[in-house]
Amino acid sequence: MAKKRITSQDVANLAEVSRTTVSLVLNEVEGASIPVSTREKVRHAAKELGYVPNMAARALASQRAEAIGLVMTRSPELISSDAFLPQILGGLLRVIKQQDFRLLIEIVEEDHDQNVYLELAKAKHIDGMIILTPRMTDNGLKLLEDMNIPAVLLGTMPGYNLPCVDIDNYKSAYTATEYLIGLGHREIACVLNAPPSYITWQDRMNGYKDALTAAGLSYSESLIGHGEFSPESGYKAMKNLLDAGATFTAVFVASDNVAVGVKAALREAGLHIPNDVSIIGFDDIPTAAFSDPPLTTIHLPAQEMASKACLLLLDLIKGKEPAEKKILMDTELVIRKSC
Amino acid sequence: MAKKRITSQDVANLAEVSRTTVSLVLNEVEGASIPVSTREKVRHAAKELGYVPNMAARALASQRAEAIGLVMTRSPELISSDAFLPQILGGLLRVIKQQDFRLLIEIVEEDHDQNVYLELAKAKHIDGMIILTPRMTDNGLKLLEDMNIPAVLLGTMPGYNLPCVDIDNYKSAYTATEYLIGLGHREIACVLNAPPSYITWQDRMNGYKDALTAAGLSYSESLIGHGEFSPESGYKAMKNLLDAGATFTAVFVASDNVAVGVKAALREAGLHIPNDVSIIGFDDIPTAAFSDPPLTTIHLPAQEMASKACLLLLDLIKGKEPAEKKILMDTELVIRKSC
DNA sequence: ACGCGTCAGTAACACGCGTTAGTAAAAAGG
DNA sequence: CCTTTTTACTAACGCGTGTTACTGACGCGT
Repeated sequence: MAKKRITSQDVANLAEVSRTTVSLVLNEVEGASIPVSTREKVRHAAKELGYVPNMAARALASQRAEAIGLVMTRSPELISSDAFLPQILGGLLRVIKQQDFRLLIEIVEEDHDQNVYLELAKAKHIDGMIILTPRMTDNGLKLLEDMNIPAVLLGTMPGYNLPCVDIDNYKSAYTATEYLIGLGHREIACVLNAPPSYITWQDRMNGYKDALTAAGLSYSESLIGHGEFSPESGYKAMKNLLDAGATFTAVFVASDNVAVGVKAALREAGLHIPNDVSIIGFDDIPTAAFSDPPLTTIHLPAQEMASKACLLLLDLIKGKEPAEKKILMDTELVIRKSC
Repeated sequence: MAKKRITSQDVANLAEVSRTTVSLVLNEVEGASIPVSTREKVRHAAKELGYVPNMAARALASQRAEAIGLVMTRSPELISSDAFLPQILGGLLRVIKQQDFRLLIEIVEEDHDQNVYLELAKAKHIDGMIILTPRMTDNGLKLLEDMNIPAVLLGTMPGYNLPCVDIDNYKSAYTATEYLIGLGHREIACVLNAPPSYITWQDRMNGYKDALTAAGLSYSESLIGHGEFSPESGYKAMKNLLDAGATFTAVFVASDNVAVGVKAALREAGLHIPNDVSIIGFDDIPTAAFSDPPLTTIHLPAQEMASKACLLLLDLIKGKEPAEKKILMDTELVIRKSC
């Protein structure tokens, strides 16, 4: 069987028109006066031949790829155990599919070159990008801002003017800690969600700290555990705290996924939740409500955030200035049974 | 600021060579005799200008996109709550990054046109694709096989000759059920992982059924619950079973993610795990080991499967016939505390 | 001196599409 | 009847790269 690639020229030949006409019809170009009869002829020919435009050629000619990139600032290993990610993906895909775009996954690890972000844009594989949970060290983002390249942060980067969709991490962490204090807890530990280079780290940390201070409680390094996205890291962090003899009656974990491991470590130490130790999470991942006990946590509208970021990016790509370039979404304290 | 796109012509000019030479040097083409001095000149010029090749143009000229697609046979909504997915993603990304490829996420929902798969290939956005958990209804895959388009199934499609990476779903489900029987259980319920159109559905179902029969136990429709990927669906399925008055002392859940919901429903009904009801899962998602009680389950090497599928696909794309076109990986019964 | 092979490099085409400028015919306007 | 506008369509260029076929120049052996 002759493996023939069908081009728009083939469609043009079959429909007995020029290639230009084919392009005009199939792309439904405004302001092109082409009678219905011709349109039908072209469409019919295209269908008959099973014509599918070559996206590479189209991208080259039109200077847009009809694709966006999701830039993840993590190693593949850490991605594997991130239960938060699917929500972001789902939110993006919903919009992307509807707008007939494509989604590319890009990875930028900690030790990256300053120019990776810019190179991503120059390669023209994508028209714009969404950057998930940026780090302090991602100063290559400055270039994106300077060059006016369509990019939206899912998170914040202090001192940058890039469009972004985020929540108030500080306030949410504050609220969570305050809630524990309100329940009468005086010794409250904290397990962080990510390494310190991630922006969310310090915001959530400070929220925790300031809530303590505001209530007249003292902050102590010895009550801080350091998680890194995965349940496993939470397990280790809590185990370290317990082994070091830390005493507390409640713990704020800045990520539900990490909290899964924290809970396991507590149980393993014979501590009952919430009788011995109360625990509050962050993110409200899909399994949080079904865990034992159901996890009290800060609900974060992950899917909507992703969708909004995507819509914002698409506006940027299409050149229309969006209504708001910085979207701050509300979080909600969801009280379940873990406190 | 003049927004100038840097092309290989600019590099050629600066290095005082032809564009062809630039291409030969930068792509490190074998068999091109170019002295080191010239190579240096070109590389230096490229770096100085910050040249990044335009992938669209490259794809058009070379006929390959250096990208593969991950085709997901689910709606964005279901993707949002799939805790299994990140492992696949991580496994793929590891290989893809290392080989300097790109990953595209594609969605093909249930009611798709017969030609979507073929069109995905024709659009030339990707060089090949990995199809995650195919359905019986995906007969468009036949076209891929006929057209000899690089594609690898992550799962199996009976009657197809497409390359694939899978586990023995039947045997694994059989083993899981057998294990429960071995513990003395005589009334064993089952909650499925996906709608019946998915291939894994029947394999796991049959494994469960046959293990019962082999032990002289009777199979009953009234002990079957129907989950659909999410914890929520598991919760509902189990609730339905309980509401219908089903009696059992153990349950085989064909997906850990679904099992999360199943466990919640059991707890809510006042049933203790494992004292009142034993539960065994499938997949061994990252949180399984940390749940309460730690979930006994069938471990499935998700990351490795994804990596292997990816390597297999890359071989196919590069034209080398791979050693084995059908890879069957081993699963393992991981005994924890839920039985 | 002559033929021959290797070396270093280039001109020119192809990839498949979007798009602008332009044209011939038909319709409208006077 | 002549001019202007509109309609329907096309020729031709450009997007930025990969790749093939080709050309001098140079060294080598005879």
